[in-house]
Amino acid sequence: MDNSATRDDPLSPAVIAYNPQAIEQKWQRIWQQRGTNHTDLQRAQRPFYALMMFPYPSAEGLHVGNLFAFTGNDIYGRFQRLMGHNVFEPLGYDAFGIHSENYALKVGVHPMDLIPRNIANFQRQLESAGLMVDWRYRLATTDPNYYKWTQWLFLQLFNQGLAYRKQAAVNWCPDCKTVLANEQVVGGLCERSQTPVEQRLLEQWFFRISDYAPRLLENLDHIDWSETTKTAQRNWIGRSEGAEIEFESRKLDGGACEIRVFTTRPDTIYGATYMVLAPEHPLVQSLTKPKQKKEVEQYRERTKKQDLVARKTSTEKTGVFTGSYAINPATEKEIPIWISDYVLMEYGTGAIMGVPGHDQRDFDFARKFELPIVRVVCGERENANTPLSEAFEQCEAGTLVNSGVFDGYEVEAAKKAIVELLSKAGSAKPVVHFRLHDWCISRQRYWGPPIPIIYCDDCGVVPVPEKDLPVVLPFIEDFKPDDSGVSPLARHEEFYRVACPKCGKTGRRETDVSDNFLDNSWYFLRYPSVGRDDVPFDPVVTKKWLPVTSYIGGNEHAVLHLLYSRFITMVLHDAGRLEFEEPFTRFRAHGHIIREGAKMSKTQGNIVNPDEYIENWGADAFRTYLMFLGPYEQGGDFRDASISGARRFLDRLFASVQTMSSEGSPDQSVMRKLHQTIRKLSEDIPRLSYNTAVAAMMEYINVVRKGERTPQRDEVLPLITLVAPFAPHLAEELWEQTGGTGSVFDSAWPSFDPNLAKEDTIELVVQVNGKVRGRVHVSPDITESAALAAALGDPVVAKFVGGTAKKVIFVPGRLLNIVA
RNA sequence: GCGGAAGUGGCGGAAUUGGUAGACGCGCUGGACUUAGGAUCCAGUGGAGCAAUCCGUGGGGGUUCGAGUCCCCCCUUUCGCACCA
Repeated sequence: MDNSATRDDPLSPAVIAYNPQAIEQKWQRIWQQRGTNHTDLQRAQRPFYALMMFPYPSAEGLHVGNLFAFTGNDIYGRFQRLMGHNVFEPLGYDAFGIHSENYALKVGVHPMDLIPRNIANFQRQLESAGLMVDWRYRLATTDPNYYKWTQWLFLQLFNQGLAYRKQAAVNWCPDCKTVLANEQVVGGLCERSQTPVEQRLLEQWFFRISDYAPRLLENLDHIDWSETTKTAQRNWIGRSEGAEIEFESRKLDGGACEIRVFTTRPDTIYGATYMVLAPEHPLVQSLTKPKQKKEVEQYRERTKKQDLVARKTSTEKTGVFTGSYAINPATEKEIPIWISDYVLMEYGTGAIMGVPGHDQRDFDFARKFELPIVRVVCGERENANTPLSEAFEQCEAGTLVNSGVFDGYEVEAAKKAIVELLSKAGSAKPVVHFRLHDWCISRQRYWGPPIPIIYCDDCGVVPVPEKDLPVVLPFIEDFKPDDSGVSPLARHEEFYRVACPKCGKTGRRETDVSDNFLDNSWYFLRYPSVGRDDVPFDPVVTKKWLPVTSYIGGNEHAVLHLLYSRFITMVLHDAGRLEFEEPFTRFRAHGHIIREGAKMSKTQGNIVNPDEYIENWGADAFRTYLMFLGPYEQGGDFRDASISGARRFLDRLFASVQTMSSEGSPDQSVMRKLHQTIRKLSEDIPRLSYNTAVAAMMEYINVVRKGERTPQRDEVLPLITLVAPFAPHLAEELWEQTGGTGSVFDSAWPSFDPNLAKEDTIELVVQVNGKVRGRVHVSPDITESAALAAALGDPVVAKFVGGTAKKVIFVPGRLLNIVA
């Protein structure tokens, strides 16, 4: 892709060819020598923290999707720098986790060898992309200097009572004899061996994120985030307002007991014809009659073994009767108590009232087991006896029927009235439930930070003292999980045998490692303090630089990473360690790149390796193309054939600078277009509308060169700064060639003059009955009557109007519509 | 099933509050320069029609002087979550 056209043709307008490879190498070297990308964190006057989600350093190397994401952030950061901010744009590596570990297992290389190799490769690729990253603050989550503080973070939660242990199910592959992550379970089968996956109960560490659910939800109203991301978080947190209602029952031993159910539809209680408990509900044993015992036991065994995924994908209802009954507090009738796996122990109270008339799942269950179905709500078209062929779930304009004293109540009023009545009897109370579960951070794996806990026979659970951190992850050859069901570290006595910090007797270290999401839940706090070994984050520098001014990343992290980061920030805020409780002031989700209509995947062989494109077209052209191929927040379609357009644009810009004249004076209409372009970019870049920003620059360069005219210096120079965020190397080169001093990024974004941008004549569209019939060139300030006169002067317009106009709609500066 | 996003030329995509549909780019057609062109430059390029003109933003209704944009119904694609009571 050399510009051989201009090679040795003296008549060619461009005498010197644009050689991106040479220019890019030159400026990357200069940037490094001069520290152009360094941010003085201490002295900065107008701090602007432009954060991008850091990559997982895969063995395949940098993905074009990574580069798309980073370039978008880089443009934003560089623009903010030109706007006078001190921009800090750090980048690092999220290098722990199952992803790396699985890959290491697959290729038979130890992660401790593999990861540094991958990081080196990423580093090379990222540097070639021309990002404005201050590499002095690079971090890797696998660095003991980093995960020391990840462990410290765990201890903070532990000390605040926000970390606790409980039994929880994990996916277990009986063939591979190992714990599987959810991503490794596909359709209920082990991804590798295709064996049905089972559940196993293990003691695991949890964080009480559910305590923070109300706050995590409420704060969403006050942060400037992509709406799509906020919606995803709201759904994930899943607030439901409803009531807990007690149903009386009798245990086998004759003792009374209350079963609490959660419902969002207390208005339908008269239609509750049965009750269902989760199979693992603690009351099941004491409620099961001897006759049903065998069947119940078998059912419980079966659902226990069944893996989580298969259980969730099947909609066919199963269940067994316990033999016991409960009293519906509204109807005072006995209703049978069943158990079924469609009721989840983790949500609500683990028990429901079955209202088959108004819940489709209950309806399916009642149909299958021939339980009575009663209508208690009807809409405008139904009455109390309208038969139900499916559950009637509609609430709006719903009226209660078959509901005793509540007949005729509207649904919403009935909800309130029924809960009120029952609560007087002490058998109901309004409650809010969240679907957000506590965060399980234990991993029975090797490639993560060991959880800093020691178990002592005498002292119990003892946190590792802060001075003993980090608990270093040892190098072990046999890092593969095995049939013991515990972490590989549990096979290494030299690791887990340790003196109890309290009493000194022999204790045993926790051998699980922590979740990868814990590593990346706080990395943005660390960047400005990289290099500080005495604190996780320095209070002074943190106060200055955080919360993050702008965060850009993929929406696949909308619920996990972004929610956990918010949670951790709140915890640290509550502990008095941070002044703010929301980590990211502004967040924007970028889109994803597909290739020629298809998702990029290794199996399809359509993965784009940025290296060859950067080599062929130059990083600047590649960056510009990536930003041009579609709206940044939506992603787009990567097509090889289209890169040439971006490159041609840069070629023309380069050529314009080589051939521009400083003798003549700039053309007024070109200068008008220039100011319109400045305005367009100043508006487009902050809202990440990069594709239209590039289009505007292309349009401008076409105007500058229209009909082979010689560009004037004043027409071209501002474009160098405008293009700088997109094509930083080329901009620096042209800046230098045209006599600029220092870096173009230490200059100022061109200012836009509204007077210069204003057109002196506009094309006014003339419509007759809403259809375009003509155009007149008039002053932008023309009055309605003058515009009408001008319009009627057009014979075509006059012809369509015929007689006189009935009505005229005039939109100043835009159009005139004559209704005839 | 629930939730999100999206359907516009041959293709990627523009159209910020309802106001010229198709900016910009790719591709394509013709031309210039050239030993050559897969370089560069110029002109053209939604469809139909000689033309006047008509038709055109997934489909069907509606509101409006005017709808890609707003409202109702439907279809398709795609990404999350999936028995959350």
